[in-house]
Amino acid sequence: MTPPRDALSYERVLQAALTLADVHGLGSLSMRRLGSELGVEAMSLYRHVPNKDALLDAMVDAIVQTWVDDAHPAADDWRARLASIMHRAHRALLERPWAVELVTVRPRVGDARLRYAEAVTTALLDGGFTPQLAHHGLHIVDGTIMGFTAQQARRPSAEALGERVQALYEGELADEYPGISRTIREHHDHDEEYALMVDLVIEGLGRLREGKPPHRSRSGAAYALSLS
Amino acid sequence: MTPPRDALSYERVLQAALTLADVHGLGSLSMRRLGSELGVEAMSLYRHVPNKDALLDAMVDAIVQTWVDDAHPAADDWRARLASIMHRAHRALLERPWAVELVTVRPRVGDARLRYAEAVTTALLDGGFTPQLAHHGLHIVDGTIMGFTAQQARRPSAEALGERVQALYEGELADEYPGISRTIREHHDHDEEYALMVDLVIEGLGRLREGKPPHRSRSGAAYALSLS
DNA sequence: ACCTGAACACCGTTCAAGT
DNA sequence: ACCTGAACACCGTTCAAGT
Repeated sequence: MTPPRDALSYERVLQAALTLADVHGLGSLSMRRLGSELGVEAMSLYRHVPNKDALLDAMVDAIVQTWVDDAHPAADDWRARLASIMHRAHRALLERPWAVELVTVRPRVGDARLRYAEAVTTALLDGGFTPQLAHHGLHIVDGTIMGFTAQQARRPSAEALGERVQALYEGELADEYPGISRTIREHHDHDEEYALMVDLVIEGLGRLREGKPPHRSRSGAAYALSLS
Repeated sequence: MTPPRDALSYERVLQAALTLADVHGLGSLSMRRLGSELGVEAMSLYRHVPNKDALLDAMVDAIVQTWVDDAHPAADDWRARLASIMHRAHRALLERPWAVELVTVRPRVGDARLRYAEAVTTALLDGGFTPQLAHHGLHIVDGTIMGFTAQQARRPSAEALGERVQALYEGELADEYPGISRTIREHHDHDEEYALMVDLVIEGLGRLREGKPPHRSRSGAAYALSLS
């Protein structure tokens, strides 16, 4: 069980942290546990990592790395490039559901994350977006990836959702929540639904690019004024 | 400093937890600290709350409550209703940045969250969406709110972002990250940008409703196949 | 010079002992 | 019957004492 203790290194610490999170969840990633997983006392880790926070940041960057690496034909049009990145990110995050929390919440931006932002931004600029719109576009793409994936990753075993949701599935509470009751049993394909969202966003970006801003309903302006 | 210890109740514990998080951040919300804030030993809290997890869930629901309460004219068309909910949620979350983490990550669905989901779903059903599309629509709206707001709430003080981003702002690293360097200084209005995203999503939903699915570029299908 | 045990200041939660 | 101090099994991190 206890692996050889030779050649402890930054890389080995990071890898051990990733697999520990993969196997036992982010909750059981403690410096002490991580140390014992490597056959070492906890404090030895501080030789290779400044502290736990830095380790978590490194884990985030290791995951984001896969969103952008290799095989990005810059010749493709911006739609295909964005779709590729968005689907890669989605897949990578769903494979490591514990990572969603980290990526969503941690503010520190590592190299891989910069490269990801750069890939999205240049795809938009190459596609003829103004710098202004490319900037918005990056945030729109980023928010979409995180928000949608977080939602799908969050959706856990049925029992963790609580009895209320359970009851809804059984068809109870139809009086209190008629809308949800009608829709909750709809077919559920995560990949299909995400693809829908990706295409919706890309089409929206395309319209913005052509100078057709989305119809400003009484949404933004009206509510910004009436609530602030 | 120590408030009167009379009449400790579930409501008082919950309120104290919310203000503690507001004032000192989610990180300093511990049962012990919360107890001392109420002039009580930590274990006394367990009279009113089963455990810390349940308390966090209750905090989430207390926040989501404001997204949907009062003043939702069901007479309005679905676009206005969705825009209203999305902007309320955005505002509520930006006022309590620490809440984003909780709402994004916690899977347990409380009553307020059910009412929010119900409001979104019925707005879509009333607007003529099929149950199938209404279901997708709820997820699209939910993902948009969380993803976009998380991104804006995450963006912290400049120094927390690390020197790399700092350098980018200064115009350095233009060779390595030309795209970001060109766009990073763009004007930044969180409300305006969110309103753009909200309108983009609502317009996209409108097109879905009219049976015009977004143009399936080689995005979803192609990458789903080539990567799995 | 390098490493690490013990220690510090915390956690959430249990439970037996007290009133 | 109710309440709570001490205790348990953990944390991340420091640092002085050891080799």
